[in-house]
Amino acid sequence: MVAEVAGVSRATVSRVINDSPKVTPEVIAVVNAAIAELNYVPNRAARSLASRKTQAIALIVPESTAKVFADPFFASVVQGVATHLSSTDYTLNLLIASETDPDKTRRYLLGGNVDGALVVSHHSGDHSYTQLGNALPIVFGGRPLQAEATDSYYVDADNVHGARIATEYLIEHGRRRIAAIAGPQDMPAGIDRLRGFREALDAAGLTEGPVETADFSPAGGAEAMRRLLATGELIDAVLAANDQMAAGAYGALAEAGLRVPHDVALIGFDNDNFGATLSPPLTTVDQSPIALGEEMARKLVRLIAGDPVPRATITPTRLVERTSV
Amino acid sequence: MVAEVAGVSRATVSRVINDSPKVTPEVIAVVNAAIAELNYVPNRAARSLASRKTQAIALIVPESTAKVFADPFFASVVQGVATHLSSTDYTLNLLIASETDPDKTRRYLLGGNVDGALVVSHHSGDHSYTQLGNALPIVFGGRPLQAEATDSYYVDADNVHGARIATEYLIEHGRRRIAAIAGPQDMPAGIDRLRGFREALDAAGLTEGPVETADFSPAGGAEAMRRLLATGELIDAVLAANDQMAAGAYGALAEAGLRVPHDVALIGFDNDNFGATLSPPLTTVDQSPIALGEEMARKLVRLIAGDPVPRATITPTRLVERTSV
DNA sequence: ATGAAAGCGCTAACAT
DNA sequence: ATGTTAGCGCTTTCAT
Repeated sequence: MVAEVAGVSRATVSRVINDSPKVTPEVIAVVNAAIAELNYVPNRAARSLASRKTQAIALIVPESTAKVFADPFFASVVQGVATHLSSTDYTLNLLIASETDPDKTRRYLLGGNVDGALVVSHHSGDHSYTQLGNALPIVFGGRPLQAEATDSYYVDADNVHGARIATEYLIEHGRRRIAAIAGPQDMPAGIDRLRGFREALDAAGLTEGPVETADFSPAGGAEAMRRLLATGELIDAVLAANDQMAAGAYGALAEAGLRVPHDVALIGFDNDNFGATLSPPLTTVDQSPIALGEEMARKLVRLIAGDPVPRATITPTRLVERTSV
Repeated sequence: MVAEVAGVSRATVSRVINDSPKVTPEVIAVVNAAIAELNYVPNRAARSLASRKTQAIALIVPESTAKVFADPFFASVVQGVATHLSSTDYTLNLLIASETDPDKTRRYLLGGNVDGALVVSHHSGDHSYTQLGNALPIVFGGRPLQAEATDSYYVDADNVHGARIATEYLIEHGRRRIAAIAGPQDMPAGIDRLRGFREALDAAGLTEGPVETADFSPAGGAEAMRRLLATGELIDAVLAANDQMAAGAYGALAEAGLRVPHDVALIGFDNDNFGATLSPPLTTVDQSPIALGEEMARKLVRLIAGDPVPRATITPTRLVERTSV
C-alpha cells in the first residue's frame, strides 16, 4: 500500500489523509507523492467502519412531495443541496420516504447510514421526523408547523415578506380590490404567504378581497380563480401563492374573457422559469430555492461538525417585475 | 449481539440477514425474533467492507445539466430512479459532476464507492463516461451520440416515433405548411425529434416548412418562433421539440397577433405539467420520464447482478391531445 | 512526530 | 445446516 512506497507507517498515511495537524511537512509531501503515484483512493467503507462516521447525509423527500416533484421548487432545492455538498466530501443519499412504510426511513436514518439528514417538504405534518432530531442532526426545509417542533433546525424563505411586498406592489399600482389564491392552510408556505398578503392590506387600510385556497397545482389554481370570479365581487388584482396556481389562473381568466393585466393584475410566487414565458410574463416573487438548498446543506454540515448554528435561517425573497401587473 | 440472544453463531445470523437458502426455518424464526427484539440494524459500512459490495448506486448529473434542472424532465427521471430504488436495498447517491474537475467524479466512481452508476444528461458529449463502462456497470439516460459508444447500456424515449405521430396528427388535422422548432442538433433528443418530424412529412408527401433550432429553453423557443415568422413563409402549424420551447413560441405568436390554434397549430414534446395550463392547453407528446428513470434503475440493478440485459431499452411515447391544434 | 497493535461489525471460506 | 476462523482497509489509542 501507500505506506510502503512512502516509507512510513499506515498510521501516518492515515494522518496525512485526514490532515492531522501533527505531521512533518516533508512527510506529508512524501506521502502525497506516493498517493498520487499509486492513484490511491481510500476505501470509504473501511474509513467509516473505523471512524464511525459515514460522511454521508440523507435528503429525505416524502412520497407525497415526490409526486409534486414536477414542481421546479423541489428540483432546485435538491440542486442547491447537491451543489453545496459537492464542495465538501459528504455524499448525498436521496431517498423517497414511503408513507406506507415510514419505519423504513426511520430505520435507515437510525441505522447509522448517514451522519445527518435533510428533510424537504411542503407538508407541515412531515415534521414527524422532528423526534429524530435528537438521534441525529436534521435540518428541515420550511419552518415547522407544530409549536412543539420549535427545537428543530430549519431554513425557510421569507414568505411573509415576499407576499407582503407583492401585495404592496399591487397597491402601488393602483389596485384596490385585491383577491388571493392562497395555498393550503396546513402548510407553512400557504399560511405565511396569506399572512403577508393580509399584513400589506391592513397596513394600507384596504379591505381584503375574496380568498380561495387551492393545492399549489395549476388545476387547483384555475379552479380557485373560477370560484373567485363566481363570488361576483369586483376584483382588479389577484395574488397567487405560487406560480403554478397563477398559471392556472391565467387560463381561468382567459375563459372568462378577462385580460391580464388590464382587467385584473396577477402576481405569482416562486419565480418558476416558465413564468417568463406566459403572456403576459408573470410578475412574481423569487425565493431562490437553490440558495435555500445550499443553506440547508451548509447548516447541516456545521451541525454535524458540532459548530453552533441558529435554529432558524431565513432566506430573502424579492419581487421580480414583469408585465402581469 | 443478536447471535447470543438467538443462541446461534454470528455466521448464522449473517446468513439469515442475507437470506441464504440453507438455514432451517426454525432458526430463521429465532434469529428474526432476536433481531426484532434488539431492534438490530446491520451496519452498512461493515457489510460492504466485508462483502466488497456497497449496495449504493450513483446518479450523475453533469453540471451543465443541473443548470437546466428546472426542466421538469430531469426532476422526473430522478424521481423514477429514486422510486424504483426504494423497492430494492440500494441507496442512491446523487452527484453533480463538476465539469471543471471531471476527475473528481471519476475518482468517486472508480474509488469503489458505488456498485454502478446512472448518467442522465441531454448532452451527447457526456458519454465521456462511456469509457468507465468497463470499470463498473453504467446505464445512460438518452442514447449515445457517438458511434463508438454503441457498447454502452442506455434507455431512451422513442423520440422519433413521438415526433412522427405528432406531425401526423398535425397533418390529419389539415395542416400543410408545417414548421419546426428543433432542439440542438448535437443532442440525440434534438436530432431524433427532427428526424421523426421529417419522416412524417416525407411519408405524407409534404414539403417541409422552415426549421429553426433552439436550446430547449423558453427564451430560445420564443426567439426561434420569431425567426420562423420572419422568414415570411406561410406557416399553419409548428412542432416544437419540447414544451419549454413551445411555451416560448406561444409568447412570440401572441406578439405577432397570431392565434393558437386558429392561425397556427402548436404541438410540444415532453408533457411538462404546465402545458395544461397554457391557453389554449398545449397538445404534446408524453415520454414519461418517470418510467424512463425507473427503467434505468431496473436495468442497472440487473446489470450489477450480472443478469443479461439488452444494450438499449426504448420507452414509448404517446400523444396527449389538448386544444392547441 | 511517528509507529505498533488493536479493533470497527460484518461476510466468507473452510470445517464439521 | 451450522460453527470457526480470518480478514475486509481503514482509524485510533497507546507507546515511544
